[in-house]
Amino acid sequence: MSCAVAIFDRLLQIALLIQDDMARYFADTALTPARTHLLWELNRLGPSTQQALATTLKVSPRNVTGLVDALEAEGFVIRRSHPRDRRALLVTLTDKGTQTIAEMEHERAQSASALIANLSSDQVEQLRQGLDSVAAQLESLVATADRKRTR
Amino acid sequence: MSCAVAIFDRLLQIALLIQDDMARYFADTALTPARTHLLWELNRLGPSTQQALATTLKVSPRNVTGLVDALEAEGFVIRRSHPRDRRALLVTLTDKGTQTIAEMEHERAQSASALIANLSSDQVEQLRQGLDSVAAQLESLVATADRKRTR
DNA sequence: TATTGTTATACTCTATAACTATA
DNA sequence: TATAGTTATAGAGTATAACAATA
Repeated sequence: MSCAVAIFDRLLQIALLIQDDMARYFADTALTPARTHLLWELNRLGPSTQQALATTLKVSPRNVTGLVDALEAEGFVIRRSHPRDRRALLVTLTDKGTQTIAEMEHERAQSASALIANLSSDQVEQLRQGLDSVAAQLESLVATADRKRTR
Repeated sequence: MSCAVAIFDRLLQIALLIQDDMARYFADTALTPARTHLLWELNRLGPSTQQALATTLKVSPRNVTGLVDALEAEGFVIRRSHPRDRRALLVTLTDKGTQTIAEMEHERAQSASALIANLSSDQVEQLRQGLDSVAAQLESLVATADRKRTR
């Protein structure tokens, strides 16, 4: 097997392991991966319309309705009416939601430092540069495929 | 944001991009990600019982029944009776299944070489070592969490 | 008694299409 | 006419529990 494929497969393996690790962050909450993702992006964006969330998460508006329904029922977010557009709703984190995200950010930081615990700062820098390059190449690969598909 | 968290988030981003890239491999087939995964593992294992597939994919036996139903309906696999255990079935790739996997392996090799196209062979070696270390750390992180959860 | 696979049931995540209220 | 969100419907992926056939 080529070295390139070995790196590709290793990245796949790491992707699965990261998912397993992150599942631990919300294991004790009523959250699921998709709901956690929405909560996370909502924290990053600030109060948002469901349209904006659908665009950010790259899912349908209908899907966002369901996710927000569940998050609202569990008290992580509330829907407020938009001050200037009476069609729209602003989804906003509650205190519980904000606190939950803060705990997850803390756990992510711990996982992240464990990740590189065995590497020298020089190796960490090399790794960061390598990953930057890989991400850039992958982005252009996927963008090219998208263009072909749209034609 | 710490350097460790930057690497963690970069790995997450790469995981998503790899998923997008791989979706392209079976875009023209009747396959979905879960069915493709089963097909891929089946190719790696050779003819297997559904129990073995459930264990490998870390999924319930009931789930495997559904995936194999769909793959059999589309002609990618067939169920054969097990020669020595009349309870069991051996799921086996058809010619169509084997050929589909071969094409996907070809595309993976192309993606993989594009991945590292901008790196020197020295940088590739550094990246490989960094990823090996990260994967090992992640595995022990997840294993520790599993032990705690089981207690 | 244990194991293999299936039927029954249910929940999450996702999509498209039709509809209402508002812009 | 277009946009924000919902109702209606459907399909994929997942799980547990009960059951039949076989080991």
